[in-house]
Amino acid sequence: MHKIPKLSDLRDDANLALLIRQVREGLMHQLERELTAIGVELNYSQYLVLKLLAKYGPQMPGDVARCLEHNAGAMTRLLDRLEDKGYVRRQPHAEDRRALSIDLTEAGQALWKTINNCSERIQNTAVRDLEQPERERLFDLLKRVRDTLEKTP
Amino acid sequence: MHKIPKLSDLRDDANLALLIRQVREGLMHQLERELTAIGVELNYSQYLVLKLLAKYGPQMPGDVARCLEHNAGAMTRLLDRLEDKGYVRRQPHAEDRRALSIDLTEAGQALWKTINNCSERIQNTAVRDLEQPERERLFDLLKRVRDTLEKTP
DNA sequence: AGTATGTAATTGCCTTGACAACTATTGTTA
DNA sequence: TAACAATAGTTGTCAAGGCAATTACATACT
Repeated sequence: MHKIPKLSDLRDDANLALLIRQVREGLMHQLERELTAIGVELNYSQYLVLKLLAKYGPQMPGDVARCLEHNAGAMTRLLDRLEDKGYVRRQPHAEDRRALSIDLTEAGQALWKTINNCSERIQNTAVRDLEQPERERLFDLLKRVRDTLEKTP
Repeated sequence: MHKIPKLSDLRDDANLALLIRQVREGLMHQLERELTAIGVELNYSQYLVLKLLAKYGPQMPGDVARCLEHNAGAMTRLLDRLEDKGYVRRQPHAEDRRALSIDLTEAGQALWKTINNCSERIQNTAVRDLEQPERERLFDLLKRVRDTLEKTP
């Protein structure tokens, strides 16, 4: 008769994918908690879209999708929801009649003022226990891993 | 009249969440590509469950779920699929009649022999451009970020 | 023992997001 | 310029996975 080992408290810390997943979950959870705490109903992706529009001005959905590593179909529906909430507006694109130009409405800009530093705060929380040079190293290492994976196929 | 900046090739590399997402996507994509290449129909999570069972022996679904940072309901359905494919078996747990003991079938063990080094290979690919000490640093930094986020609430 | 509380797995419901098919427009090439 | 390919956005369909409610069993408390 053989004893089943207790797995519960075991952690496979040599597994990069798992580690990544845990960090991701942590970041998303934290941001969404913070947003709901101040009464804002946005998920991570929606937040990032607003951030992008606030930072870089009006954009085409496809570009936003690519930038956020998102599928185009997903972006359509994400924008539907942001539009429903009144934070975002679809407008015809000046130079390409297939395309759209998405921009923030007044409500969107107002909202942004109140949530503008959320993700920075979360990110700072996440790296709270790292020294500044360690933070830079983390980013550098992650970038290199990403780039390696990207050009692998 | 103001020019809309070209976003397409722009990369917000200061965004931890985005970077994490890109790495995650890369890892998952790579693994699933490799699996389908050898004719195995498994997604990342299913793969990890098999790995866990192969490595640590029979386990309770709940423990597997916790270990893989998964929801219990999701685990139920994930196991349904693995059971459909015949890789895994649910058996009554010896000491707790609420619980189950999941173990690999013969087919599951045979499969594992053929895919056993997949995730290691992917992971090695991912960190291919890092020196050994850099790899260790990456893991260390990620673990610390995860732990920080975990005890933040 | 008897009740309350906790835990294991399952299920229904829902959201997110991927993929592929489709339409409309643009760009390219013969 | 006519045909063809590429691109922008939308839509249907689907799988993954989270959450809450439920059922069955286990543990703790008194």
